[in-house]
Amino acid sequence: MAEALETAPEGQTIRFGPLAESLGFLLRLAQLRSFEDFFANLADKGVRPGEMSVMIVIQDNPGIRQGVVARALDIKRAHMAKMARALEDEGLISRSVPQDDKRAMELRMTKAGEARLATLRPAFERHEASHVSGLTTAEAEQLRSLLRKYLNIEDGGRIA
Amino acid sequence: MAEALETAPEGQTIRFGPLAESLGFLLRLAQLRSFEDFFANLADKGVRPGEMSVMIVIQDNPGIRQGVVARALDIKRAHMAKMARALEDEGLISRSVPQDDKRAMELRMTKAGEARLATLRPAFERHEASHVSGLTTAEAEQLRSLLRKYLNIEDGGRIA
DNA sequence: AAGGTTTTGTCTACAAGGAAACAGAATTGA
DNA sequence: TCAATTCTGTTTCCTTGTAGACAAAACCTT
Repeated sequence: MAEALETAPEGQTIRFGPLAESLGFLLRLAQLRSFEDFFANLADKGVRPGEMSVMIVIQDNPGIRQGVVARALDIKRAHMAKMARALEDEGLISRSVPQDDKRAMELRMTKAGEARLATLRPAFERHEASHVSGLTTAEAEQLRSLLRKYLNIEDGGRIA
Repeated sequence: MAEALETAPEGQTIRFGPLAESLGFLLRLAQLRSFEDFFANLADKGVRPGEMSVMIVIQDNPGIRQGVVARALDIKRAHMAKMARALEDEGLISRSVPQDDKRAMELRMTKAGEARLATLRPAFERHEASHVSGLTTAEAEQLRSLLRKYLNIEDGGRIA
């Protein structure tokens, strides 16, 4: 099997030109690289990044409404509806209609969901540690901090 | 019309929990935010981020092969084939088979393509400037630099 | 009250991107 | 030389996410 990790064979270099200065472009590439690592570490667990993040948010905000999760994670409501139903069908979350607003859907983790999340946690931690291996610890934290500032997320982990 | 920019109404905060420390999560959110700004600034121009980046790479690497572009930009070959043909149909790029490898496809910008890119450039610059407005100039450059390091892209704009 | 507006979740298309298989060309190895 | 393997682009099918319209509920605003 040949070495397949080279973006270009031999010493060939590619000029990115203005792209190398484009934050959007760098973000897209970085996000793809990160997700690649995510799948490498926990694809066999049958979970995808979106589901993982939704479950985490529900766990940390019991009874949160479906649309609020969607807005927080930048998931379209239509897509959120499918995901929520799927997670419910898997028995990982429960959905209930609050009395004070019969349109809404309140989400909570089930026992099975909590257990599932606990199972995934180690692989998730491993992933988080592994894909920043090219950066020093300080650089990684600085990168996260700058992204939080860019996104207007307070360092405490809330949104303003 | 009501103010619709709030992620959560009133002072309600959302706990992101471990997500706020997850680089992959932050990258996804940042990428979405960035693309949103891209579309806000140049959607009416009828161009999408992927096409833009492909055209820029072709312009800066005339005669580059299709698959090399795909690998550099992390676009799947199947998708690249569609994009390349679409750009060719629009008359923005030309595709030619080199004599030394009849499988390959060499890509070059056409005059029309160059002109198109020149037209887009101002809006693109505006976008690049606008969506980092929450950061200082130094912070923005630091963020780009850290992302380049994460991606293993040399600051000169080439890939190692 | 009561009519109009907004919000919430959902449904039905649809578009974008990915996986897998393919054909032809190039390369390798006996 | 010639068969087996690898590479390149393409096609087809499928999954994922998006846009837009919808119904019901809540909220205004007279």
